Amino acid sequence: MPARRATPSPTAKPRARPYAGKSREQRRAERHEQLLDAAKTVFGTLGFHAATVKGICVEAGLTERYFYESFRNLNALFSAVYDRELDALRERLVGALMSANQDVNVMAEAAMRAYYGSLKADPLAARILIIEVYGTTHDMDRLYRRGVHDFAELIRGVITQQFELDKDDPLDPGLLSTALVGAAIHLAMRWQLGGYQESVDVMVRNTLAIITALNDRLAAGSVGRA
Amino acid sequence: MPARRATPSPTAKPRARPYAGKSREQRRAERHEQLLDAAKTVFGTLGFHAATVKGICVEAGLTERYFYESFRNLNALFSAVYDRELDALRERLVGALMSANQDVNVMAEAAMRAYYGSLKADPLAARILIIEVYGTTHDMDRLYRRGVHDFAELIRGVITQQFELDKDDPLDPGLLSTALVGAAIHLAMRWQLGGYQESVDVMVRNTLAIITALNDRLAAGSVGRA
DNA sequence: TACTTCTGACAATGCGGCATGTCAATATCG
DNA sequence: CGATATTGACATGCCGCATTGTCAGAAGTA
Repeated sequence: MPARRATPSPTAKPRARPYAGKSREQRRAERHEQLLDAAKTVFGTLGFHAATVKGICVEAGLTERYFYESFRNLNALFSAVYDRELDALRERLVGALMSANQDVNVMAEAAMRAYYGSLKADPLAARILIIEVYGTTHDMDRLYRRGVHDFAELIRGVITQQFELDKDDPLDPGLLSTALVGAAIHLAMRWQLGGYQESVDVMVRNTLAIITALNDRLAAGSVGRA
Repeated sequence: MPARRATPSPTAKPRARPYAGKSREQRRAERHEQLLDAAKTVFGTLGFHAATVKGICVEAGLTERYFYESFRNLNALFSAVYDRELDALRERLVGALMSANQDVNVMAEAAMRAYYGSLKADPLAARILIIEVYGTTHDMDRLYRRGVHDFAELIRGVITQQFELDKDDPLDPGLLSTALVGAAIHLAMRWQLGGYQESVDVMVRNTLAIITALNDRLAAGSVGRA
């Protein structure tokens, strides 16, 4: 067996060097971000089904090898983009909740205004969060839990805290919150499919009509029973 | 140019003959049905993404050629199955509405009971109607309109008829009905993903809580304004 | 029985896209 | 300057599936 010139050991990794003034991790992280941004553009315009690895790489100005450096496949990339956009949306919602006072209906209005406002301000993210999620393969279970369930849990906390329901009460805060989230999501879906015709105000008020109606009924039931 | 033996004219179609005691159209229609049934099974169990033309043909006990005799591609087949199941569901809903009295809340309860009852009784159809629709490619627009919008219009009719809203009322019956449909759909989605843990009764009551709460508020607003 | 339609099993082809590999050009370090 | 890491452009292999085609045998007609 002849001595190898350039590879002293088969398991030896090449020593990382800076390039363009940036460390290896820095460059890697930047490419990662580039891919996320490009994916947001492609998923948000063409949609998930029409997206290809190559197309996203072209959009990112990178070659395919760097795709597989950061993600296993398109599904993984979509999940990453989805998570990022969802986190951004949640932060806005929570921020709005923080700046509202303790009244439930006022908090609801602030949250809904942040919700619809964010979606209209960032249609790419909106399409990803509301439309394209459903098109992905069987990770839907996971995405559904992360996307919907979390928000529903948030609402459920408010409901159980505000209105004390009997143990044998047929009303289940978990179901009610899921229903409200579903209502808001479907309204947003219709909104986006229609090209955001209605104003944010109209969307907020109609959504609030349902939320506050339920709140009032729960309050009445709680008081009546107490 | 030599005379052709078996083909007197290039455009002449072979004369249709009965086979197995059935006419051509009969056989064709039966194969069509077989494919629809097989597709329901496959879409309802494996899901749309995992479905293949071959797989459905095997399930139907037919070969691929008969697939293309009836449908252009998988999307077309899915649309057909979806339409069939949606029609069945709508018939049940309308039937329930017919047998209920004129009170809005009573009608709503009858409709919701038919809705959840049908879904639980036919999980294959339920998965197709509620889960898999979203996975299909860009026909979603069309399916969404047909599936959701129609039901929403039904509700909208009731709302506008029962409660006369001002022209400058911020509440839009179209949006409200969409929200209610969205709530019911998302509840069903959660229900099916969780394996139908909750009873039909629980699902109905919680959905009704929201519907009747909104009804009461609309009634109060209408009366207060009149 | 002679002939034709109809049917089922299976082959052949083609396409699109994922995933990996090659290689020359460039940047960085000693 | 020489050696090596890094990058970009492009090639290659491969797989799954849709779609069309072939062909022998069964079923019907005259």
